[in-house]
Amino acid sequence: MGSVTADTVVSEDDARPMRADARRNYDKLIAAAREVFAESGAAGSLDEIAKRAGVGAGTLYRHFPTRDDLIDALMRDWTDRVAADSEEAVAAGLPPRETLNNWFEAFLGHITLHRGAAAKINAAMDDPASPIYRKCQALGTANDRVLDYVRETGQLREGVDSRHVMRLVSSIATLSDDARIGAAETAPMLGIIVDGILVDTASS
Amino acid sequence: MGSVTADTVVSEDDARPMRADARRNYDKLIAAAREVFAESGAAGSLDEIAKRAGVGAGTLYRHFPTRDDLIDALMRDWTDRVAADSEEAVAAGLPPRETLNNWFEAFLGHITLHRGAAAKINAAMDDPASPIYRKCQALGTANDRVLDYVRETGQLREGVDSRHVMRLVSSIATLSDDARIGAAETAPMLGIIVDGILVDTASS
DNA sequence: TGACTATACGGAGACTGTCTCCGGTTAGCA
DNA sequence: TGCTAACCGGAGACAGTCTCCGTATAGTCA
Repeated sequence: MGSVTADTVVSEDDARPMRADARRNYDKLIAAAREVFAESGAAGSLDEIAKRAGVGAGTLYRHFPTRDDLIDALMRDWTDRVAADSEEAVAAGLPPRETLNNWFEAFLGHITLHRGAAAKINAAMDDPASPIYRKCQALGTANDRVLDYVRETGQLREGVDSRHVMRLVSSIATLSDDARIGAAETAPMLGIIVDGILVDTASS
Repeated sequence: MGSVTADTVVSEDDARPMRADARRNYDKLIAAAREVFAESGAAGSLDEIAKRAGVGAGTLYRHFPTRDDLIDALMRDWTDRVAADSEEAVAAGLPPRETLNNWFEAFLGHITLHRGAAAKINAAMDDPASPIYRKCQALGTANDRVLDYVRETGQLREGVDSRHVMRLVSSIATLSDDARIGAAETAPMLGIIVDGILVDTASS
């Protein structure tokens, strides 16, 4: 894995200034976590991350009380990218079927950050206490945007709920990295969902 | 959980007679595993199972080298029940939509034996080395049966593959027990899949 | 019935991972 | 320069997995 754009991760909303040494360690931990998660998936050893960052385990757990807090920190700019992709899918002005295909493909890409990430995001979707919960809401908003676009074309099937669609695609993502399945297998599955979402007039 | 029909689990294909003490411990382990898995899901502690069965850890690991071997043993009559349900769904002679709804519901029930079982089965689907692999094939056969029935009615959408349908339903099952979602949420998701599978003539 | 041996038993303990606690250190400020 | 709140680190408690090997015994044969 190449250098992963050492973004200095400015604290997001709680603007309490961090002591210099704390910030230094925070950044080292983020970098190490990127490495370890990329290698071993989202279940990688936390102690290993601490070791690789050159800090003690205590330091890691102080900064990130739970594994989800760490993953959350790794996803800083993730919501922006997700939103951008959904806007792009809509702006392209393509027919519903193509739009959905493009969007779902992007969706799959985002949700499979590392091995195990999809399952993590999926689980956080219904757990407001999870640090990742907000990311899921962003994903939901993005998905709504695309489905609203499709609805305007009049080709969205009656009664289709964005939330269920999101869940379906997420669970395909989870399956795909649990079972090491590639796009060759997921594409037809997404196809079934697209057919389940769109009315059949002018089905290609 | 009531007494779970203390089936004496006659060894399946390898008919080598088991020593009496070994059989005794085998049965105790199965019973203990049923208990522990029911309480803690498929990730329950193996040592706890051994302890509860009143045997050493070594005994457990000799009988069941991996966790999957144990789960496999717990699923002895599972394939029969799955096959029976698929035959029933077909024999009822209902319209495709109802048939699929009934079958998928049964499918979901079978695959969620305990918490975590769905994920386990899902993962085994592509791992011929797993002891659970054969069970997955049985599930596939049953699903084929139902889809063939639907195909005969002429309402199966062109290009729909039984395998992908099975994967979709399985991943909904995994999601449903990962995220503690009930039928109220899974039903609409299954609905989307049914719509994606059937052609729209005479859609209800 | 009394050996004999293949088979099975069990639990100590090595190993891995999570997470906490607290004595020691240091950045930032007056 | 000195003070203190904030931070550091790693030993170690805890939990789970899995193996190894000395001990026990079921089943058999004379």
